[in-house]
Amino acid sequence: MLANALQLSTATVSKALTNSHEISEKTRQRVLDLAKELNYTPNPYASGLRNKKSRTIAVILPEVADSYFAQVIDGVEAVAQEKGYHILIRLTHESCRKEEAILQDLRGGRADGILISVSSETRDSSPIKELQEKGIPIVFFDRVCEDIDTAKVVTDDFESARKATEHLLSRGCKRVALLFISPDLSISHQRIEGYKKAMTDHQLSWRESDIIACTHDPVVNHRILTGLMGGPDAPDGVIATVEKLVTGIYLACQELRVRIPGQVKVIGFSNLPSAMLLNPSLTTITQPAFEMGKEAASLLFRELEGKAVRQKQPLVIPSVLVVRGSTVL
Amino acid sequence: MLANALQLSTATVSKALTNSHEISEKTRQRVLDLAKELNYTPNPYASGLRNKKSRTIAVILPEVADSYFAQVIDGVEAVAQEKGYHILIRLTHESCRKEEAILQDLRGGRADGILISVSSETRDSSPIKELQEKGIPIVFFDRVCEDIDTAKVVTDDFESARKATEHLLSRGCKRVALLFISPDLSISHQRIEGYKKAMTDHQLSWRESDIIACTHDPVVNHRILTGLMGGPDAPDGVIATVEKLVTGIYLACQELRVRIPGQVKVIGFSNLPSAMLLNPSLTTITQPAFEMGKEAASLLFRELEGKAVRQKQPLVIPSVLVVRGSTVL
DNA sequence: ATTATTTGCTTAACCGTTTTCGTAAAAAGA
DNA sequence: TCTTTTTACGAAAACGGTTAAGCAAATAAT
Repeated sequence: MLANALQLSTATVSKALTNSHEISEKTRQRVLDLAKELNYTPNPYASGLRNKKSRTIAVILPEVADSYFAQVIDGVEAVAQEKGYHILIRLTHESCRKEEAILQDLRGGRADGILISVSSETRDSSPIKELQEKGIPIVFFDRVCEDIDTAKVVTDDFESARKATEHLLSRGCKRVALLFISPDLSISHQRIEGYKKAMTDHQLSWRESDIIACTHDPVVNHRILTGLMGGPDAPDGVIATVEKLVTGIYLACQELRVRIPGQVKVIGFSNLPSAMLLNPSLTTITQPAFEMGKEAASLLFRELEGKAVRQKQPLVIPSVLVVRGSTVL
Repeated sequence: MLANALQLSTATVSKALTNSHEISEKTRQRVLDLAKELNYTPNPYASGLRNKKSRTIAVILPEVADSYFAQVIDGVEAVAQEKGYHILIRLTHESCRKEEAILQDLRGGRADGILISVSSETRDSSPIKELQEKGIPIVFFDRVCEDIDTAKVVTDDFESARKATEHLLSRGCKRVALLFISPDLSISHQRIEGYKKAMTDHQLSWRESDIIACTHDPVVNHRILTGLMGGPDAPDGVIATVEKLVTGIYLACQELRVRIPGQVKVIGFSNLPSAMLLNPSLTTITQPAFEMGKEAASLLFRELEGKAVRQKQPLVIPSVLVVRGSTVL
């Protein structure tokens, strides 16, 4: 490296590059000049090894080809970049086996901290807990494990679902179906409860059969949804609590020639920028994805910097209901 | 670590974990058992430091909240995961200054190889060249630097644009406008040339003013596009060569009450899953984003594994024209 | 029985930094 | 002038692994 080119010790070079006061201005310049000339960059792993820091955070997500998660990454990156950290993207593809493998890998110290939105299969939170006990800060976002005591960033799932249902009912819907995917996720529970609340508030009884579990497979979903909308007592209102179900319900209606919003009104939990361009434009519950990413990252850095003022409650950032054509005539 | 817990040397432990033949079956089991029990994972940076490998590749992209790039990441991840590599996501936000900073950072050996789609501002390829000269394999995808001799994965931009134009003309369009963003990118040139080819093939002369440079700012684009569609001689066909311009043209038409496809037919280069749900559904040139990511990563690993059979020509994976409602009555 | 080989482990060097400590030379104080 | 302090640097250890080389004991060959 630079050291012997300049007839200096590596110690001196290292100190010169970090602007240590121990080094004379003259040699410091010499080092800096040559460093610039040779385009020298210190090996981050060597330095990381020495001071036990990787300056890297891992972001564990179910998938990336989803506009919610993509926007979250954007938010995380904004903060990480400012802090001089790097982000490692790890995808679980909704598999808890992969998730565990990823967490296991992370035990080695590859990342200083972890942001995670758990897979829909995840029931056992112990692998996460173990990492936490190892001293690695973890922040959950969106899909959290309720039994782990750490920082969390979520949106107001209960209230969003309640508002969505409320909106449909106020628009004249008599029977509202709720589509969801992952029965084990707390966000699903929250949303289901919000739905129930709105229904009972309107003196309407909800049927268990109107709370419909869908899958990650579009083909299966298509069967479920055409069954739902083609049946004799199809709902006149549908809430898709996950983005990927929006496509499904729209296609099913299109196919069955069920008019939106005439015969059925639809609300989607969605961050699609194209929601306003859909046919008809989609009324959405839009999650503050970018902000959630930023806040989650900020909380993580607060812990990494030692100033962890852990509040007991998760940080809740509200979603907004954007009314569009799919719920108004 | 495990070594002194087992009264063994670290060397023995290391070899046991890597299944070296030098270690007896008995002690190997002892090590493996304790490793499992303690959930031991070797520090990747320490080992990386020793064998000068990070088992990490960097993916440099302009942005991530774009369905094309999100799908590319998916493809890259599929390959990287199989090879036991990790992926570092770095966003340039279309700024060449940021891009240079990222490349500079990567000189330190943080990643063994690089996948890059250059920012729209990038004109000077020397920072990339320097990394390459340092021995770090680089693979371009989509937005390439033509003057750098390395593996590249692109789609058939010329042909796609030609086909798109051809399609509009065959549908009766007399005046087709081409919207693009980054004048300096080779993909823009290719697409513009393909457009010109189709026009001259139909004995139509294209006007320079129909090849319209847009920006990254939606507000500015909105002004440009309402100007275009609201003017006295608005085109009867529009090709949006980048996804983010699709929203712009749809909104402009919606606002000006210009009917699609009645008054103007629209084709978008887009990977939006919701293209079929737009109002009207969008005829697209869809890029094989996932495959491009996979192929680019595969090429990179081929180089990393030393079996670099560099073909002179970029790998071209064709896009497909999907005809939908925005170009047919 | 003696030598050669194999087996199974340890010692030590190494990767590229950072950091502590030591120490000359220079500057300051007595 | 002699001691003390400061300045500016180098030597060496450390980070946590990997790997080449060395070495004793067990096994095989002669």
